[in-house]
Amino acid sequence: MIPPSIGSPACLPQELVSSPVFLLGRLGFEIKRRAIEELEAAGSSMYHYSVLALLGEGACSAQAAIADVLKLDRSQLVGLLDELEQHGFIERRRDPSDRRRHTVSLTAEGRDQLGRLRALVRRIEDDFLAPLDQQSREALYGLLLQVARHHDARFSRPAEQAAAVG
Amino acid sequence: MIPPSIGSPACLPQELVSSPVFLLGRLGFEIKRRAIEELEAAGSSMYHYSVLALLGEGACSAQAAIADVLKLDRSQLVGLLDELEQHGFIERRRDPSDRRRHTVSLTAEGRDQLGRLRALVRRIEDDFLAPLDQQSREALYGLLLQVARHHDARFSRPAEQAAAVG
DNA sequence: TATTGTTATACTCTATAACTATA
DNA sequence: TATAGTTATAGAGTATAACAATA
Repeated sequence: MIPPSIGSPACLPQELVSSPVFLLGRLGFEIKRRAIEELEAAGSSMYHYSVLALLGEGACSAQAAIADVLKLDRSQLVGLLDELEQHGFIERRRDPSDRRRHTVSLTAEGRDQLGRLRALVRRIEDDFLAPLDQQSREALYGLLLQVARHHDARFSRPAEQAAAVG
Repeated sequence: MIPPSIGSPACLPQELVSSPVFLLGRLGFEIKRRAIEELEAAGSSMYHYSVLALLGEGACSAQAAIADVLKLDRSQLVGLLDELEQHGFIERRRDPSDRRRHTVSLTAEGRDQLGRLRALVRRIEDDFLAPLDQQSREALYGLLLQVARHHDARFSRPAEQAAAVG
């Protein structure tokens, strides 16, 4: 009783499937969704991971700087740092030279947590890129990085321009 | 007076930059943001474009089917179709064989609008992928499609498996 | 007056749940 | 009773604005 033109179509419109933009948007959304889901199940979040990763490289410490690099709102960062501090992963201390500022630093436990989250994210990544072999993954990464650098200078590595990928 | 360890760091943590997942998430978000922004400035939206593109290929007509393919909520689709109908881009008619259903179809004006939006999206795409030459774009597209197909069967083309990319 | 971190508020999406009319 | 479309409601997430302490 179902006419062929009605009913659930088999696939997405070819016009959208053939668009790199549409594909990129969908995949970006999906990988983000997965990461959020799995990190939340582990009692953490992508935001936590980003902040810990940043502090792990010792790049910056003032809250405003952290917010700028990660493109977060300062007021949003406050809540994140509260949570990380409650778990004992970071410390906030007043900067003696400018008492308005808070110096944020990673604790030993924070470093451990960073290691756990890093492993988890690597696994998520590995699952997501499952259909690609190592060579294809590197090719994909290289192409994405070219595009990212073109739009956002912060993706450029200042010194080690020719370092290995993974 | 600014100590070197404070202040705004030059770039993102290497750990995040070297992660395909992070990169994919960022780029997907950014391209989506641009598309939303530019289509909105043109009085339309990515949702409108998706619906028109789907109808343009004549694949389906019942609202529930449209919602399923585009992964939209049925209640969300109602508002979108309202807008498209107000602009005269689509028509809703009751299906005589099942008066609960609405048969949605593209008008001549809708087809014109689809053409305009298609051109706009192509331009956005072209700008976004500017740093890549044609060969790199095709390589990127191929890799993204492999991943997309692995996670969502609707990205598979039923017949023309070996068709051209762009 | 300007800036840092903070708190409070408003707004936009989206997801869920109820409602109607048909089957 | 179940389903298609619709409407109404609630929640999460995010952006904006006000605030207190310090420069």
